[in-house]
Amino acid sequence: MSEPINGNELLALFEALSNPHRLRIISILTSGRKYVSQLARAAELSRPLLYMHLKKLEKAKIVKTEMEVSDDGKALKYYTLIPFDFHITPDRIREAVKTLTIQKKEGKK
Amino acid sequence: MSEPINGNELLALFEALSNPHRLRIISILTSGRKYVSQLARAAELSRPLLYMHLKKLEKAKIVKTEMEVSDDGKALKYYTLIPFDFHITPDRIREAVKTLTIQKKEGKK
DNA sequence: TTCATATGTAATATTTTTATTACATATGAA
DNA sequence: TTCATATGTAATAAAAATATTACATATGAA
Repeated sequence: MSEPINGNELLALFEALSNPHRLRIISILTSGRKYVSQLARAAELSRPLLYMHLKKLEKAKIVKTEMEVSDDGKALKYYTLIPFDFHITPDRIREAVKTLTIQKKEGKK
Repeated sequence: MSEPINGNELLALFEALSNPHRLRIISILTSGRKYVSQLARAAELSRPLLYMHLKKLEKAKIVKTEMEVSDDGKALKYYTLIPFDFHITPDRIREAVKTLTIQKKEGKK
Protein backbone atom coordinates (compact mmCIF):
# COMPACT_ATOMS: atom_id res chain seq x y z
CA MET A 1 0.00 0.00 0.00
CA SER A 2 2.78 2.36 0.86
CA GLU A 3 5.76 0.61 -0.70
CA PRO A 4 7.46 1.69 -3.90
CA ILE A 5 4.91 1.24 -6.61
CA ASN A 6 5.05 0.28 -10.24
CA GLY A 7 4.56 3.16 -12.68
CA ASN A 8 1.61 1.66 -14.49
CA GLU A 9 -0.08 0.79 -11.23
CA LEU A 10 0.47 4.27 -9.88
CA LEU A 11 -1.04 5.74 -13.02
CA ALA A 12 -4.06 3.43 -12.73
CA LEU A 13 -4.44 4.58 -9.15
CA PHE A 14 -4.48 8.25 -10.09
CA GLU A 15 -6.83 7.59 -12.99
CA ALA A 16 -9.18 5.81 -10.61
CA LEU A 17 -9.11 8.71 -8.16
CA SER A 18 -9.53 11.47 -10.74
CA ASN A 19 -13.31 11.53 -10.85
CA PRO A 20 -15.79 12.98 -8.32
CA HIS A 21 -18.19 10.04 -8.56
CA ARG A 22 -15.43 7.58 -7.83
CA LEU A 23 -14.25 9.58 -4.83
CA ARG A 24 -17.84 9.51 -3.58
CA ILE A 25 -18.05 5.77 -4.14
CA ILE A 26 -14.92 5.33 -2.04
CA SER A 27 -16.42 7.56 0.61
CA ILE A 28 -19.61 5.51 0.73
CA LEU A 29 -17.68 2.25 0.96
CA THR A 30 -15.73 3.45 4.00
CA SER A 31 -18.86 2.62 6.01
CA GLY A 32 -18.78 -0.98 4.85
CA ARG A 33 -19.41 -3.12 1.82
CA LYS A 34 -22.41 -2.55 -0.41
CA TYR A 35 -23.96 -4.55 -3.21
CA VAL A 36 -24.28 -2.95 -6.61
CA SER A 37 -27.92 -1.85 -6.54
CA GLN A 38 -27.53 -0.62 -3.02
CA LEU A 39 -24.46 1.37 -3.99
CA ALA A 40 -26.21 2.74 -7.07
CA ARG A 41 -28.98 4.15 -4.86
CA ALA A 42 -26.51 5.59 -2.33
CA ALA A 43 -24.38 7.22 -5.02
CA GLU A 44 -27.36 8.23 -7.15
CA LEU A 45 -25.87 6.66 -10.24
CA SER A 46 -27.42 4.35 -12.81
CA ARG A 47 -26.12 0.79 -12.64
CA PRO A 48 -24.47 0.82 -16.08
CA LEU A 49 -22.61 3.97 -15.16
CA LEU A 50 -21.75 2.64 -11.73
CA TYR A 51 -20.32 -0.52 -13.27
CA MET A 52 -18.05 1.56 -15.44
CA HIS A 53 -16.74 3.45 -12.44
CA LEU A 54 -16.36 0.29 -10.37
CA LYS A 55 -14.28 -1.30 -13.11
CA LYS A 56 -11.76 1.52 -12.84
CA LEU A 57 -11.63 1.18 -9.08
CA GLU A 58 -11.13 -2.57 -9.43
CA LYS A 59 -8.38 -2.09 -11.97
CA ALA A 60 -6.58 0.14 -9.48
CA LYS A 61 -7.13 -2.46 -6.76
CA ILE A 62 -9.06 0.01 -4.61
CA VAL A 63 -12.10 -2.25 -4.34
CA LYS A 64 -12.71 -5.96 -4.47
CA THR A 65 -15.88 -7.88 -5.13
CA GLU A 66 -17.62 -11.06 -4.08
CA MET A 67 -20.90 -12.65 -5.06
CA GLU A 68 -23.35 -13.81 -2.44
CA VAL A 69 -26.89 -15.05 -2.28
CA SER A 70 -29.19 -13.24 0.12
CA ASP A 71 -31.61 -14.98 2.51
CA ASP A 72 -34.43 -14.33 0.09
CA GLY A 73 -32.47 -15.93 -2.75
CA LYS A 74 -31.32 -12.86 -4.67
CA ALA A 75 -27.83 -12.81 -6.14
CA LEU A 76 -25.91 -9.92 -4.61
CA LYS A 77 -22.59 -8.55 -5.84
CA TYR A 78 -20.80 -6.93 -2.97
CA TYR A 79 -18.08 -4.34 -3.35
CA THR A 80 -15.61 -3.79 -0.53
CA LEU A 81 -12.96 -1.15 -0.10
CA ILE A 82 -9.40 -2.44 0.04
CA PRO A 83 -7.60 -0.40 2.74
CA PHE A 84 -4.75 1.71 1.41
CA ASP A 85 -2.28 4.28 2.58
CA PHE A 86 -0.41 5.94 -0.25
CA HIS A 87 2.45 8.30 0.27
CA ILE A 88 2.90 10.54 -2.74
CA THR A 89 6.06 12.59 -3.14
CA PRO A 90 8.03 13.82 -6.16
CA ASP A 91 10.73 11.24 -5.46
CA ARG A 92 8.22 8.40 -5.40
CA ILE A 93 6.83 9.58 -8.70
CA ARG A 94 10.32 9.79 -10.16
CA GLU A 95 10.97 6.19 -9.09
CA ALA A 96 7.64 4.98 -10.46
CA VAL A 97 8.13 6.70 -13.79
CA LYS A 98 11.12 4.43 -14.43
CA THR A 99 8.72 1.51 -14.81
CA LEU A 100 6.04 3.43 -16.65
CA THR A 101 5.37 1.77 -19.99
CA ILE A 102 1.88 3.07 -20.73
CA GLN A 103 1.83 5.47 -23.65
CA LYS A 104 -1.23 7.26 -24.86
CA LYS A 105 -1.85 6.20 -28.45
CA GLU A 106 0.35 3.16 -27.96
CA GLY A 107 -0.30 0.68 -30.73
CA LYS A 108 -1.74 3.32 -33.01
CA LYS A 109 -1.75 2.04 -36.57
CA MET B 1 0.90 19.33 1.69
CA SER B 2 -0.11 16.59 4.06
CA GLU B 3 -2.91 18.34 5.94
CA PRO B 4 -6.60 17.67 5.41
CA ILE B 5 -7.35 18.82 1.93
CA ASN B 6 -10.33 20.39 0.23
CA GLY B 7 -12.32 18.03 -2.00
CA ASN B 8 -12.01 20.10 -5.14
CA GLU B 9 -8.30 20.56 -4.61
CA LEU B 10 -7.82 16.85 -4.04
CA LEU B 11 -9.68 16.10 -7.24
CA ALA B 12 -7.54 18.60 -9.17
CA LEU B 13 -4.48 16.88 -7.73
CA PHE B 14 -5.56 13.45 -8.91
CA GLU B 15 -6.56 14.82 -12.30
CA ALA B 16 -3.13 16.37 -12.63
CA LEU B 17 -1.42 13.10 -11.76
CA SER B 18 -3.56 10.89 -13.98
CA ASN B 19 -1.53 11.20 -17.16
CA PRO B 20 1.79 9.56 -18.06
CA HIS B 21 3.23 12.69 -19.65
CA ARG B 22 2.51 14.71 -16.56
CA LEU B 23 4.12 12.11 -14.33
CA ARG B 24 7.18 12.28 -16.58
CA ILE B 25 7.19 16.06 -16.41
CA ILE B 26 7.20 15.85 -12.61
CA SER B 27 10.01 13.32 -12.78
CA ILE B 28 12.09 15.60 -15.00
CA LEU B 29 11.50 18.58 -12.72
CA THR B 30 12.79 16.68 -9.67
CA SER B 31 16.27 17.43 -10.99
CA GLY B 32 15.62 21.15 -10.95
CA ARG B 33 13.70 23.85 -12.74
CA LYS B 34 13.50 23.94 -16.53
CA TYR B 35 12.27 26.52 -18.96
CA VAL B 36 9.51 25.58 -21.36
CA SER B 37 11.52 24.82 -24.50
CA GLN B 38 14.07 22.94 -22.45
CA LEU B 39 11.34 20.90 -20.83
CA ALA B 40 9.67 20.25 -24.18
CA ARG B 41 12.90 18.73 -25.47
CA ALA B 42 13.44 16.66 -22.33
CA ALA B 43 9.88 15.35 -22.33
CA GLU B 44 9.72 15.00 -26.11
CA LEU B 45 6.50 16.95 -26.30
CA SER B 46 5.48 19.81 -28.58
CA ARG B 47 5.25 23.14 -26.82
CA PRO B 48 1.51 23.59 -27.31
CA LEU B 49 0.89 20.17 -25.82
CA LEU B 50 3.35 20.79 -23.04
CA TYR B 51 1.58 24.05 -22.15
CA MET B 52 -1.69 22.18 -21.82
CA HIS B 53 -0.14 19.69 -19.44
CA LEU B 54 1.65 22.38 -17.46
CA LYS B 55 -1.62 24.23 -16.96
CA LYS B 56 -3.11 21.20 -15.23
CA LEU B 57 -0.05 20.85 -13.04
CA GLU B 58 -0.26 24.53 -12.16
CA LYS B 59 -3.96 24.28 -11.35
CA ALA B 60 -3.13 21.48 -8.92
CA LYS B 61 -0.31 23.58 -7.45
CA ILE B 62 2.29 20.99 -8.27
CA VAL B 63 4.44 23.43 -10.24
CA LYS B 64 5.03 27.12 -10.17
CA THR B 65 6.47 29.41 -12.82
CA GLU B 66 8.62 32.49 -13.12
CA MET B 67 9.83 34.50 -16.08
CA GLU B 68 13.48 35.40 -16.46
CA VAL B 69 15.71 36.89 -19.08
CA SER B 70 18.81 34.89 -19.97
CA ASP B 71 22.31 36.37 -20.34
CA ASP B 72 21.86 36.41 -24.10
CA GLY B 73 18.59 38.30 -23.77
CA LYS B 74 16.05 35.54 -24.38
CA ALA B 75 12.87 35.43 -22.32
CA LEU B 76 12.77 32.18 -20.40
CA LYS B 77 9.75 30.80 -18.59
CA TYR B 78 10.93 28.53 -15.83
CA TYR B 79 8.83 25.83 -14.24
CA THR B 80 9.69 24.59 -10.78
CA LEU B 81 8.30 21.69 -8.83
CA ILE B 82 6.54 22.61 -5.59
CA PRO B 83 7.55 19.97 -3.01
CA PHE B 84 4.64 17.87 -1.76
CA ASP B 85 3.97 14.92 0.47
CA PHE B 86 0.42 13.62 0.18
CA HIS B 87 -0.98 10.96 2.39
CA ILE B 88 -3.91 9.25 0.73
CA THR B 89 -6.21 7.00 2.74
CA PRO B 90 -9.91 6.12 2.51
CA ASP B 91 -10.62 8.29 5.56
CA ARG B 92 -8.89 11.29 4.03
CA ILE B 93 -10.92 10.84 0.88
CA ARG B 94 -14.11 10.56 2.91
CA GLU B 95 -13.26 13.83 4.66
CA ALA B 96 -12.40 15.57 1.40
CA VAL B 97 -15.58 14.42 -0.31
CA LYS B 98 -17.57 16.48 2.19
CA THR B 99 -16.26 19.63 0.54
CA LEU B 100 -16.43 18.32 -2.99
CA THR B 101 -18.62 20.60 -5.07
CA ILE B 102 -17.44 19.77 -8.54
CA GLN B 103 -20.02 17.91 -10.56
CA LYS B 104 -19.48 16.67 -14.05
CA LYS B 105 -21.99 18.41 -16.30
CA GLU B 106 -22.50 21.07 -13.65
CA GLY B 107 -24.20 24.03 -15.18
CA LYS B 108 -25.61 22.03 -18.05
CA LYS B 109 -28.41 24.00 -19.62
C1' DT C 1 18.87 40.71 -43.25
C1' DT C 2 18.61 36.03 -42.11
C1' DC C 3 18.99 32.44 -38.71
C1' DA C 4 18.30 30.15 -34.44
C1' DT C 5 16.47 30.65 -30.24
C1' DA C 6 12.76 31.84 -27.15
C1' DT C 7 7.35 32.61 -25.71
C1' DG C 8 2.38 32.35 -26.70
C1' DT C 9 -2.03 30.83 -28.53
C1' DA C 10 -6.16 30.09 -31.71
C1' DA C 11 -8.30 26.73 -34.40
C1' DT C 12 -9.02 22.18 -35.31
C1' DA C 13 -8.75 17.14 -35.15
C1' DT C 14 -8.55 12.91 -32.66
C1' DT C 15 -9.15 9.97 -28.88
C1' DT C 16 -10.82 8.78 -24.53
C1' DT C 17 -13.97 9.16 -20.92
C1' DT C 18 -18.38 9.62 -19.26
C1' DA C 19 -23.25 8.88 -19.58
C1' DT C 20 -27.65 7.02 -21.40
C1' DT C 21 -30.87 3.83 -23.46
C1' DA C 22 -32.53 -0.44 -24.11
C1' DC C 23 -32.32 -4.73 -23.55
C1' DA C 24 -31.46 -9.73 -21.37
C1' DT C 25 -31.66 -13.24 -17.38
C1' DA C 26 -32.89 -14.91 -12.58
C1' DT C 27 -35.18 -15.12 -7.89
C1' DG C 28 -39.00 -15.13 -4.43
C1' DA C 29 -43.28 -13.01 -3.01
C1' DA C 30 -48.01 -11.67 -3.81
C1' DT D 1 -48.79 -15.09 -13.55
C1' DT D 2 -47.29 -10.64 -12.33
C1' DC D 3 -44.45 -7.71 -9.55
C1' DA D 4 -40.37 -6.10 -7.37
C1' DT D 5 -35.91 -7.13 -6.63
C1' DA D 6 -31.40 -8.41 -8.22
C1' DT D 7 -27.23 -8.92 -12.02
C1' DG D 8 -25.22 -7.99 -16.57
C1' DT D 9 -24.08 -5.76 -20.95
C1' DA D 10 -24.33 -4.04 -25.92
C1' DA D 11 -25.01 -0.04 -28.52
C1' DT D 12 -24.96 4.61 -28.77
C1' DA D 13 -24.55 9.53 -27.54
C1' DA D 14 -22.34 13.32 -25.37
C1' DA D 15 -18.66 15.56 -23.21
C1' DA D 16 -13.99 16.17 -21.99
C1' DA D 17 -9.17 15.37 -22.59
C1' DT D 18 -5.43 15.02 -25.58
C1' DA D 19 -2.85 16.22 -29.62
C1' DT D 20 -1.65 18.75 -33.91
C1' DT D 21 -1.21 22.54 -37.11
C1' DA D 22 -0.39 26.97 -38.12
C1' DC D 23 0.34 31.03 -36.89
C1' DA D 24 2.14 35.45 -34.10
C1' DT D 25 5.87 38.15 -31.48
C1' DA D 26 10.67 39.07 -29.63
C1' DT D 27 15.80 38.61 -28.93
C1' DG D 28 20.80 38.39 -30.20
C1' DA D 29 24.20 36.44 -33.31
C1' DA D 30 26.12 35.64 -37.85
